[in-house]
Amino acid sequence: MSQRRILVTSALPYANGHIHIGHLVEYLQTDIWVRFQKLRGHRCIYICADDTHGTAIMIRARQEGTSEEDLIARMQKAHVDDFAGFDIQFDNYGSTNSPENRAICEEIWASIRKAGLVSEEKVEQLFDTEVGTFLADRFVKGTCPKCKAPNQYGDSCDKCGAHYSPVDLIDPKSTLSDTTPEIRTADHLFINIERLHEFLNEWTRSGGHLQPEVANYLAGHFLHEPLRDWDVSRPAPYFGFEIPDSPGNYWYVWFDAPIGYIGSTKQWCNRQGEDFDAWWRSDQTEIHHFIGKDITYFHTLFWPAMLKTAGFNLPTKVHIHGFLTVGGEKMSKTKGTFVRASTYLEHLNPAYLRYYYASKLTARVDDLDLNLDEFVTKINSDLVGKVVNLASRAAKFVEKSGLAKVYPDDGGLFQQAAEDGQAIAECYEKCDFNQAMRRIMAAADRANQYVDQVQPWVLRKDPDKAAELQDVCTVILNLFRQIAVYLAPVLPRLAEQTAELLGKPIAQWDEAQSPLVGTPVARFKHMLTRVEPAQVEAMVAASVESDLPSGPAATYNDGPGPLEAEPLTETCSFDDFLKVDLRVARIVEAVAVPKANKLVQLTLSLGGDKRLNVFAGIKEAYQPEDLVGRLVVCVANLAPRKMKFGTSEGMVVASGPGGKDVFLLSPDSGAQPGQRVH
RNA sequence: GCGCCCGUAGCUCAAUUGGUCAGAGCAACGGACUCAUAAUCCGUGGGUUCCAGGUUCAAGUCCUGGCGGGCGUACCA
Repeated sequence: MSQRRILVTSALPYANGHIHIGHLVEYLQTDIWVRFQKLRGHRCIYICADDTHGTAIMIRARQEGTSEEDLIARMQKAHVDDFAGFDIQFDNYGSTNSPENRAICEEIWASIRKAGLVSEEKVEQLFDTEVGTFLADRFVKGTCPKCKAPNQYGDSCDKCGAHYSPVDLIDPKSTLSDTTPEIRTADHLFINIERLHEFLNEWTRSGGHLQPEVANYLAGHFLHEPLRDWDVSRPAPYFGFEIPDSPGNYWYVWFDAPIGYIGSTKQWCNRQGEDFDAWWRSDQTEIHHFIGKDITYFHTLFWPAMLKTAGFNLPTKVHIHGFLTVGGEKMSKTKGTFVRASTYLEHLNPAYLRYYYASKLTARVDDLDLNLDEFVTKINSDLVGKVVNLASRAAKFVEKSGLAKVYPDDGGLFQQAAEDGQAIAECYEKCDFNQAMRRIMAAADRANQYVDQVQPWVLRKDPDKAAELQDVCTVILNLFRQIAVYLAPVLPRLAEQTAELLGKPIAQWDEAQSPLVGTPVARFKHMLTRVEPAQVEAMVAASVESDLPSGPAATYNDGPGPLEAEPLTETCSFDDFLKVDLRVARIVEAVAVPKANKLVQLTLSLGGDKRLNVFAGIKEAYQPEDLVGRLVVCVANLAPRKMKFGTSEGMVVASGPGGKDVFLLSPDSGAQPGQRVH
């Protein structure tokens, strides 16, 4: 078997959100495939990065009162930690906001320019003057020009289904500021991808680059008519890379995101002293992308077109998977099935999910269902009951004697499993992990049948049969080890535990071809605990995000007193409300003002270096030392007021009549200083 | 309403892509065993492949129409 050179990527997670169990379908699928290739002895690297650019990042950074750079650095750390927790092992995890990526973007852009594929056209877009930004379609709401339904998004109406431009909306409002945006015209740059139509026809249908259903989809939906020009620029302000030959314009996030695969590779090459061209400009290197079906056309039309034009390697294969459903339904925050990676890890072992997904993944684009009851039974019955149990059934009988010197007759079981390694490898190779797991479990079934036949627990009772006992346990542990080898891409920790038990590392797929003999056996330790349904329930409960109060309202008997004491005031407009800039703040210092009856002097932090000096009338209700460190909500844009003891630069929000009855408002955990309260 | 996807045993999925394939795992039920994390082994039941037409020597597999579900708005794989 000649050594292949393989570069593998997963889609770059967007820096706007945390990793959840839906993302993990892809990263686990990819990680398993990469580990398999490495185990087979191929030269394989796994490249990924955070996708960091775009309007959404810019807006969120503003909302949090932080810089884009801080925001994406924080999210990258969170992403990296989540992936590590699931044993997802990247060779490099970069960022699209890196100098390497900028350089490659410029290089590819120059090639596209040189090929004469870029044109400039005027585009009318809505502009929010309050926030000072152009508005993507989903940031505009208004009345449908066709059916007059109110509150519709900028691209289409969900009442009548009409499609339109956001500039056609009646009474459009920016969802960011609720102000009326104005129409502004800007020059955008377009790539004339139609010029590569013939190439794409050929590429999508040949060479097994795409799954057949994907090739058909593209042919039927895009390639049957002329391809529309692709708008790849956005006018300032935009968080991204400015286009060198078009000042004031930035590359659209979907231009530089896939280039991030190359940029991240470049980073790895620089660090490792590797030859970059050997990875991205060599017909000896395979490029494999793993993506979800939602971003199919970016990776199967635009991306190959860019690579082709710039002279980089084309993808050898784009592996496309479906979405995750939980219990047959889309993930839901209110039902607690929208589970973050970090939440999962607080309750369950990552090996469970790695195996469960492996047992469900096929080479097709079908959605994958996580059935939580099945999750429990599958882990317990396959992994604990069948696989790990094998070691548990035999190891302690040979703790003292070790494995037999010569591999005994096992009726051909080892040989059968060794031969099956070829078929299992083929299943891994074509991403039919489901089939691979079935075959491996069949081997585990055969091994368990063998244990029942030879009955080591009977042999143990007869001292004359010690050699026979050692023989059958040698067989059982070797059959177990074969399974651990085959499962190593899915369960790397099990492979390590097996290595520890039998004193021989599992570094090669071929370790399953010859039995281990004459080696000592370590004291057996449990390798995997059973899943309790209660653990799963706890994870789901911890994931529930209810925006509605739970339980029937009738069970609460709150009296009318407070409302009567202070009746509701007249209605205020949303604009009026927006004038008040409420922020999450952390009390970093609190000192009782000696000469005042009620006042405590607080130093509030809004994150970074931003501090506010605030006098609050809460002396009778709180001890200053109890206040330090806690989060509160403050009015951050209140006009400063000179008081006897100094200037107060804001106000801490609290309820209650005063005196000893003052109750500071606290944000829920997770809130960060500087975040605006909306 | 429109568009796309899907509909095989209680559950999750197979069926070499029109040719003995109606199958597996889990669950259920009966029995065996007790080494093992109440794990394991043997056996049994269970489907008019959503419905109705059509094409064909032959249809879960292709076509048409119905019925049912999902997605299309998001945190987006």
